[in-house]
Amino acid sequence: MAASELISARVIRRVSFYYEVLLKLNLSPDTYISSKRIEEMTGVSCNQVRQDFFYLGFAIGRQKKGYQVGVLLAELKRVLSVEKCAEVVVVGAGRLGRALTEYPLFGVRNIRIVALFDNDQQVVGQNLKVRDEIVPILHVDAMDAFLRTRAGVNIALLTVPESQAQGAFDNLIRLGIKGIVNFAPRILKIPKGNKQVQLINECVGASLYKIVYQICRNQEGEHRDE
Amino acid sequence: MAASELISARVIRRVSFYYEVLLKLNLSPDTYISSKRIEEMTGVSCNQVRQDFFYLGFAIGRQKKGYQVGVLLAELKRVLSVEKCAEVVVVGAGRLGRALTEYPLFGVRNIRIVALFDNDQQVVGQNLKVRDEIVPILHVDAMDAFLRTRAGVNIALLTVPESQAQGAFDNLIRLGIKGIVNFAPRILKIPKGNKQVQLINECVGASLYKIVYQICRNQEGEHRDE
DNA sequence: TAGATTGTTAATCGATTAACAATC
DNA sequence: TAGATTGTTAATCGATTAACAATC
Repeated sequence: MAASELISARVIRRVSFYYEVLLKLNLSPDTYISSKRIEEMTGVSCNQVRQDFFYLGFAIGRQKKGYQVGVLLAELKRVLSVEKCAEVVVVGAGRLGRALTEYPLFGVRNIRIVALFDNDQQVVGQNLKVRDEIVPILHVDAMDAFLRTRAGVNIALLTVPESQAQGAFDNLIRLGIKGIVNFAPRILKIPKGNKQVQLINECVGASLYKIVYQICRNQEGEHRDE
Repeated sequence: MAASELISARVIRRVSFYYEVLLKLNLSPDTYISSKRIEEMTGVSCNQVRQDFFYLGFAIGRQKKGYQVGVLLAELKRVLSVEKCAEVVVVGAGRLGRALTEYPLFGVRNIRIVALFDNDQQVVGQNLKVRDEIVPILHVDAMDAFLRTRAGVNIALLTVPESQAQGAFDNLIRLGIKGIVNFAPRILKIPKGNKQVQLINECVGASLYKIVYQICRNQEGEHRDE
């Protein structure tokens, strides 16, 4: 894999799986784990696992034994750039915003929520406690100043109500945020010509829609496996 | 498309996009909308849009005009099975569980959260108000009885802390739930041989991981478009 | 008419699966 | 050795994109 090549979202997601499952297993770094065993743990086929490792240029396996846990974790870590802490802000301190702030796997991945922003005076000034750190809820008007003192922060999670989504989004772009994950129930679009900003419209309900669809269909037609 | 054939998750997701965007536009049912215009609204290419409609057997377009909004909405609705209300329970009445309960697009899709369950006596007995409906928080021990009186409920959202995920999951399977979306930060697996239950392990952080990865990479290497 | 837009097919692209020689 | 498991290539599968005749 060329160094400058972007890994696809699919691969990233599987690598996350491997990494988190492996961490959770908490095996001694000098034990070995086979692709078959990784399949059992993650549900990703052993062929896919080996293909991924090959594609990522790992070449750290040993026939008959598998992959040394410590070495494998280091490689996965490198791919995910976990060593470097990624600092992120949350815009919208409602239930979803707070839930995300507390999401435990962000810690594992060295992602740190450094502040929440809201325009509701009722919540501004509160603090959230996340893994021994205090995360403040600030007023949106203070975001400009905040970001200027924290040049490393260039990613935002957007969790405002639908009615405020567009405005908050425009504001984030204006402030120079580079990456936005939009959890608001509205599809946002980057203004044409702007190549600086990355946007993902997250669909909280996508999985549920899929399940609902499958269950409904199965009830109508005859039952079939798989 | 054969009636018994399952539509892929990709298609379902795009169809959701079309449906929600179209609803939001709130056009008169007898106006027409072109695939090109749908591309502008959703970001899905007009080729993809037409391909989807073709695959789904719509055949409702008219050259030079496009698709009649009322007819198109009806077709999308049919595909998504939105006419029939899907009743769902939420297990875990924390921030994420409550945020999902209030998620506005579930209403659009005719998905109804009928109850939350928790084992914390502090929250049991509370009610959430969602779009004029009262949604109760009940004790997990009451779930068995609740589900027996509500045969139509066979889907659950799992939003408990990691430590309780496996237990709550096993319980849901025991109670005969057919579809589970797991938001807990642990990968769950359906016991081998069980073909009745559908499970999706939702990864709340997936999009953020992707953004973090892309932004980091872009900072390291030279800047490239796309 | 001329231009726009559909339905549909074919080409391309990318991702997954299968296979197997190498070898510990 | 024999069995297990890797790295790697080739085959398959599915999804997206491109193209274009049909036609309103």
